[in-house]
Amino acid sequence: MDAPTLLPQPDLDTVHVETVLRALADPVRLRIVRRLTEVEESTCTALDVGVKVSTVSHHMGILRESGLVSTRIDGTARPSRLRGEELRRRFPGLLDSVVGAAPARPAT
Amino acid sequence: MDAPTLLPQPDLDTVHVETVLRALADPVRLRIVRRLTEVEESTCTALDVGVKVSTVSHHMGILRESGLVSTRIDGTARPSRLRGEELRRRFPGLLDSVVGAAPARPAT
DNA sequence: CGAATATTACGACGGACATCGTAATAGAAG
DNA sequence: CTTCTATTACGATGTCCGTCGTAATATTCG
Repeated sequence: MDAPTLLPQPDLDTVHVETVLRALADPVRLRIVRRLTEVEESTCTALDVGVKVSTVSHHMGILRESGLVSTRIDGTARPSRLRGEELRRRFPGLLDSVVGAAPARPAT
Repeated sequence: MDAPTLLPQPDLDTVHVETVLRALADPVRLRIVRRLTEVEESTCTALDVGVKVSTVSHHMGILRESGLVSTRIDGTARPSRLRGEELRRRFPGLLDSVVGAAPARPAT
């Protein structure tokens, strides 16, 4: 009964595009994803995304269930990282186009 | 004062990625977008996406405001088409990766 | 063991939104 | 002009979801 070292996460082949899009559509979650392209791994408390830690945990759960991040169990900490390789194989071009999208020019 | 031949639509440079993702995240809207990659142009009534016409119109309005489709005024009809070229310039790789995404394998 | 810390579960609250039916508007057709 | 058709505006409704505070759980440390 070796304890799992990873939190349960879906097989990317079973994940719908809509699910991934929905996960990426939230500003906070997109900021988390972008952050994870820079730091490679981070815990909820370490991320500074402007919302309470319980909210960050909530979003991280959604990102995990949507197949975007993988969360490792390390004592009381749960460092997460992007599932970059797998995502690029399942949805070629999606992640990079979203993360690398040019910022919007101020409207009106 | 020549009447505008196009319904008002945003400059794509002012559109945020989150907005586009949110627009694409809805199943009905994604079906509309996919349909518009096949027929090039269509009205709300012509589209058969499984919801009432008033709902289709609602979704089409969101797609327009999000910068995804362009709607032309043709009598009482309002045929819409994908802003493919502009979208590919604004968000390289996004549209094609979403539209061309492989379907999800039945989970569990 | 007891204290401190990281994370999540839970409950609540407010706002956003998908859906529909109906009415209003506008052009086309007779 | 009258009728028909296409589209949208509007109002209503139920659901989903982002946010937070607090409590519970688990692990590390002294």
